This record gives sequence, C-alpha cells and structure tokens, in this order.
Amino acid sequence: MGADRVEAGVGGAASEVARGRRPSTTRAAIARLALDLFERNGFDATTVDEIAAAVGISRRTFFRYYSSKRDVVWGEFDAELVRLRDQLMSAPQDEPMMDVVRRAVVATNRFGAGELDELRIRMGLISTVPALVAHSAVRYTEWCEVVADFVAGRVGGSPDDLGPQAVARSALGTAMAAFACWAQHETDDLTGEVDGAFRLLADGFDEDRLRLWVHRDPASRMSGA
Amino acid sequence: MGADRVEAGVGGAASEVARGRRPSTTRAAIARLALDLFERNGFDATTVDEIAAAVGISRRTFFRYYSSKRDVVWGEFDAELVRLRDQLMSAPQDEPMMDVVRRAVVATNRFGAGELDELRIRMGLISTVPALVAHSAVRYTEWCEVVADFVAGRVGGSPDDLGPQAVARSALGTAMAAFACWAQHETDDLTGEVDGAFRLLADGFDEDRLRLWVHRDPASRMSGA
DNA sequence: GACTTTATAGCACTCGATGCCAAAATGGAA
DNA sequence: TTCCATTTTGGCATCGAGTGCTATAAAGTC
Repeated sequence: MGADRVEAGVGGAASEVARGRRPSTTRAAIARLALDLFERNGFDATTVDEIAAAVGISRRTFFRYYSSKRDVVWGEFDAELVRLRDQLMSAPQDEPMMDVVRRAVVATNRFGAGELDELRIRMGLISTVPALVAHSAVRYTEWCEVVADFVAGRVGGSPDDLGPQAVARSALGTAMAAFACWAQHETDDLTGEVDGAFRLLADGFDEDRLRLWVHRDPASRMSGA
Repeated sequence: MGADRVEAGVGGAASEVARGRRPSTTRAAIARLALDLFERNGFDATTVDEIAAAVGISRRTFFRYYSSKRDVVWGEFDAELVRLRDQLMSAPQDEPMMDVVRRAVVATNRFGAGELDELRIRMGLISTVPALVAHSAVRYTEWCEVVADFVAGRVGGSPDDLGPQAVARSALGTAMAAFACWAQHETDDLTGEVDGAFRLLADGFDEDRLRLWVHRDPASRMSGA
C-alpha cells in the first residue's frame, strides 16, 4: 500500500521527482475490485458508480484510469502488442513466415501458473459478454495490424493489401479459437492449443488432418508438421 | 411509395389481411436516409434524433425498426446467414471441405451492380468506425457458428472444438480482409477478392504465392489453384 | 359508431462517457 | 512559513444511446 509513488499512466520513465498530488489508487487495484464485481454480479449489471464506490474514488476519476468500463477487462493489452511485434521482427529472415507467426503467438501467450486463473476469468468474460465480445474487435484490430506489418515486410506491398490482411485476420481467428477453447474446456495446455491450431493454419486446414484432431490429446497434435 | 402494405419485421408470410394502423416507413427507407447521413457527417456525429427527423418519425419509433443505431449499417444480415447455411449444407459430400467453404462464401456475396455502391458504404463503415468494428464481432460470431457447424459435420466432433472453431474464425478473418480491401480500394471485383483470398487460405498462406499477389490484377490471382 | 388491432409519439429514466472548473494535495522556492 | 507551480481529484452539467410505459392516432371489422 505504501509504495513509493505509483505510475498511473502507461510506461514512461519516472525520472523526475514526483510533484503534485499523489494518485489515490492504481489501475491494477481498480481492475482487481472491478473483476470481482463482474464475476459476482455480471458485467452489465455492474455500474461504473459501483466500481468507483468499491475503490473509493469518484466516478469521474475512474474514467481517468480507464477510458471505458470495458477496458478494465482488457488490462495491459498494449504491452503484449509490443512483445508480439518484437517477437515477429526479431525472427531470422530465412525462417518460414507462418512458422515465425506461430512461434511469436505462442511466445507472447505463455503465462505463469499464478496468472492463469485471472486470465481465464478475463478471457471468459471477453468471449462471453456481448459488450466485451464487441469491444474485443477493436483491440484485436491493433493486434492484426502488427501481424499485417510483419507479413507485408516479408512479401512486399502495403499492410493494407489483401495478402497481409488475410494472413493477419486468419491468424487472429486461429488464436481466438485456441483461447476460447482453452477458456471453456478443461485443458490446461494453452500453449499446445495455440501451437497446434497454428500448425493447421499454416498447412491449410487439411480435412484429413483435422479429422485426426478429433478426440486426440494435445501431445499427439504437436507431432504434425 | 404506394405499395400495398409493407412488412416491417423480418420475413414472415403476409397471409392475413393487414389490420391496424399502417407502418409509416420501412427498414429500407430508414437505412437509405441514415447511410446518407453517415456518409456525409460521419457515423458518430449523426444522432438518432437526426435520423428520425430525416425519416419523419420519432426517435422512439426508430428504435422499433432497428434495435440500435449500429444495426442500420448491418441491414438484413440474418437472411444472409440462412443463405450461407444452405450453400454449405447443399454441397456434395465428396467436394473438398475448403472448396465448399470458398464457394459458399463467394456465392453468398454476389451482388448486383445496383447494390454495390450502397454495399461499399456499408462495408467501409463497418471496417472503419470503431463502434461498428466492435459491433461486427457480435454479428460475425453468428456467421462463425454456421461455418463451424459445417466443419464439425465434416470432420466430426463438436462445433465448439478447436478444429471447427479455428477453421470458422480463420475463414471469417479471410472474408473480412477481402471485404475491407475491396471497400477501400478501387477494385470492382469483390468476387475475385473473396475467391482469391480463400484459395490462399485453403493452401496455407504460402509465402511465395503471397508474393505473387503483390501488384497483380485480380484476374491473374484466380488462376492459382 | 363501437371494438380490436397495430403503429406511433412523447415522456421519464438509466447509464456510459466527456468537458469544464474549482478544490485538495504535494513539492519546491522565496 | 508563505506563496507558487504541478498534479490529481471530485462535482457538476451535458450529451447521446437505449428502454419502459402510456396515451393517442389510424386502420379494419362488426
């Protein structure tokens, strides 16, 4: 609680000595309490006033920490985009394009055991509550842009061209499928789901290979090239 | 203007003689005027009051024709879902799965020359305005379910399994990419865009073949298997 | 003309979100 | 200490989307 001085905004070096009134809370603290309310009473039934009251801040102040109620569920998504871009850009030039994408997506979606529970709550909400499903499209668009930039860098042309866009949005679809399945099923192997799905995508969703997937354990899926 | 009696709701046989007060407008008429305002002043800057005023109805009545401002842009999307399902289900069993998907998507997205202008406005808005991008996720989820049902029918298992979900969401991504590119570029060949993109998806986004796409006319794209 | 049915207009209300401004809290300088 | 610059906060007013409720208008039927 008595941390030296908390940064409310996104990254940014705390080089200068802090002046002015201290922030009365943090994004993380708000998210914790809000997710709690969402889980208990539902996302739609929880008003911003209730969240603000729970945190002990005013309604107006809430909107200074999160620009919308939906953003709370998304947490620090921007940071993950940076990681994804780094992963894609740092791949060797001779590595096949779709391999790079698969590895990058898998790498940016490794989570510690401690994070998995909260992640499952977040992903459950995101893929269930209509308002959040809707909002996800906006956030995922940014994700797509990162992938499209990478693909355009590989095959030439603009990231807005059909090729890069098709690859990026299909990759997104594949990742979403893996996440949604992981969030609602009993599987603990998120990495395996993502990796396997992207191997299928890379090879073009062969009907026979898909058939092999049904009722197979994740381990056997990874064997397919 | 003096049509016999217009149906405001979705399909539904007008078997009975119409009783009660006549609807003062139609969904299509509202959409026409609303899209006009969206194009001129922007989607967000256009209020429901303005649309209602333009149509000559009250704000409250607007919401009886469309359940939200966003829905106006989507028009009659439900009907297209039915067509898609029909296309998928009526395909011969021995036709390769991804061929069926491609043909079905192409078939459900053929439009007459008269419709193309309005469609371009719609798709431009849908893939540009954040509020509509968001809403699209909800509508597209229904689209995905149709495809996932078909894939599950082919390869076995549940539509909620990773395989069907990955195929469905990737197909959606591919279709979205084709539409977005067509909406913002000069190309008139929507069918070619969709068909070409799905051929790429079916084969797994081969890097070399993607490279051939850059700065190529649509006709040459279709030659690739 | 009375009755039923359907569509409409208008009002009140909730809730998310934004702009504006005054007040509180903090550190530094006079 | 006092004044000042800086930053956060809270309250207020406001807008706009969306919903529930009710009275009324328009149409057909008996």
